[in-house]
Amino acid sequence: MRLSKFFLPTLKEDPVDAVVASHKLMLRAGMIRQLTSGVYSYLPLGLIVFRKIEHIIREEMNAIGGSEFLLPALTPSEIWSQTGRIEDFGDIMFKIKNRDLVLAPTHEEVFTSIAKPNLVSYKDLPTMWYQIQTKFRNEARPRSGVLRGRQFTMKDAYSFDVDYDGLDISYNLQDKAYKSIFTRSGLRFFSVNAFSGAMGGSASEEFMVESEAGEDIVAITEDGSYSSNIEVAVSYKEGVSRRDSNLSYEPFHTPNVKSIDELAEFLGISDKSRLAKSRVFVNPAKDSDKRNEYILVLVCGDDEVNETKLQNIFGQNIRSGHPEELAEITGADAGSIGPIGLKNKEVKIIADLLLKDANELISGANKNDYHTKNIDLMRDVKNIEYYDLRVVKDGELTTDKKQKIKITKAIEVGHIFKLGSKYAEALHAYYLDKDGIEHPIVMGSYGIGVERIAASYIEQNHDEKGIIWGGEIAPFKIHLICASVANKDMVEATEKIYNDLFNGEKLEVLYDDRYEVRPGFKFNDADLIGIPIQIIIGERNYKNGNVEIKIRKTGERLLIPLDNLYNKVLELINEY
RNA sequence: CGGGGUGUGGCCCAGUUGGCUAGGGCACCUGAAUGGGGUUCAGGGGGUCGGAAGUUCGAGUCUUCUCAUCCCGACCA
Repeated sequence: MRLSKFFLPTLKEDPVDAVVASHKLMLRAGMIRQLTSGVYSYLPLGLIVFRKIEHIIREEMNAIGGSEFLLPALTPSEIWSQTGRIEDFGDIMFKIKNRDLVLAPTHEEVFTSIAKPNLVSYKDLPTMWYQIQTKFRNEARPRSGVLRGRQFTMKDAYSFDVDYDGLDISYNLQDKAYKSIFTRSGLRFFSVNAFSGAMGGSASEEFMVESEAGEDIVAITEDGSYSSNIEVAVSYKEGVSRRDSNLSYEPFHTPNVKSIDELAEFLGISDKSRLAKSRVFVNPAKDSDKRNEYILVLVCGDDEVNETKLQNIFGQNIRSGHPEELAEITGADAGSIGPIGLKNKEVKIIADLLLKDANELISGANKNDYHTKNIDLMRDVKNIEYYDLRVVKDGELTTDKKQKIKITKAIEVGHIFKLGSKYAEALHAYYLDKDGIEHPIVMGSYGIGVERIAASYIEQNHDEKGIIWGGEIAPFKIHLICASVANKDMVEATEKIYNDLFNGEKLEVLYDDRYEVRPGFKFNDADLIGIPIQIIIGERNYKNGNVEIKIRKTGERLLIPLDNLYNKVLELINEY
């Protein structure tokens, strides 16, 4: 490709609106332009990269027996009502004003509606369907360029099986394909256990790329033996011991003590594990004639309540109580709440496993500016239940005590999960088994963010000069530069190399044939857009029969005799 | 949705207590020189200062409203 004919608007300065490296570089390298918040135009260079990623995905999906579809983004509201997801999604869904249609944020409903009249016998199953298609989500806050947009490209796949054993097989095929896709895309990635409660599925795995630009928090170990989304992560930690005493609990005055830290300071102690932190949650009543369920959650003073774990226990609608509710339920404001002396006697009390049967605890007295000491959960709190409720912290050990856990940020590039029969039942997609008995189809759903792969790659592969492409997703393999345009012989020599040696497009050559652009400008553009191999033709070396090759990744410069150029380039292309 | 920031040629920005024809750098056009790490000189084009209303003799600057956009948080099947 001749640069003189290729639209590549590079920017010298960082656009002020971009914060993360991949966003800045995609803008500066002329890959994308923002149209409006969360919506991007894909320019030629960006499109080449996205297409290459799609090509890899397509190959890997086809390799596991996937059939490619292309479904519409415009969908009737009705099918979303049937599964109840028009309410579940709420504002996330873009709704068409002058027609009863919505822009699809995902495609379980549409795929299931195709499955319903067509997958009617056990003989039609299993099958795997996928598409690579534009998704629309009205994100409340788009951010970080294409990492979280309102319009983006997603590969979404769906498996249809007769039962859960079949689903396991389909799921494992996708898992394997995902690993190939991310490896071929050049990502350093890992997969984590993820939250799947709301979908009613039995398993869920997210594919993550460690990055400061990420929005997810994960717990991982150095050796990769454990990795989990913080939402569901568990660790080993010694529980709070039971002391051999039987002191009665009693309230005491703690003026202006609102937080655990203040309480520790007030008491002059550093170990906060016996200062039981209390938080009140509300599980809203499903029917208006029933009452809300109130839950008091106790964790150690130096721990935080993991709200996702709470959701797994009580359902997705659980929320923390409002200040007015707290006063009404407990009799005190946040900071003075505890398990003893609650105003509302029907509050369900649960505690983290670390507090199981612990005594000599201090917690709020449900009276402002008072706390209660010597609380014995076994003796004083009837019907208490224990669950794993805490957020795992950096530096803790895995449950087998063998590895240290690191808490880090990551970008989610893919998510696979076992759906089960939720959609099949809602849309009545049933098949008949050998005995003529009807069963709902068992489904799995598998997503990959195409642009997120590109952005994640750039997050992991860039330097102060620009992007460092490599492997299969590099937009071009070779960047050919004539550094001495004033010398006609050099221009001719470069043309000859482009046309004859590399046969034009065959080897994916980007040829900077711009006549009026000075060499320094070309070199900087080359480093910015980051094609792996730069070939520089200039008087200095050419008169000795040599051309220069610069490896973008290492910065290494090689002088290669012209007659050996082709072979050397082939060799380097395989390496970088 | 809550909090904070920013809107001035294509891009990055300056613009004093309200005051004359709104500036600079980059980019762009013309000419000349230059030609291996974002050249130099000369000339030139391009701006309803996000929008609306208001205060004032006078508004880029002050007030109110509004729109857009970015960041933090909440949210994210």
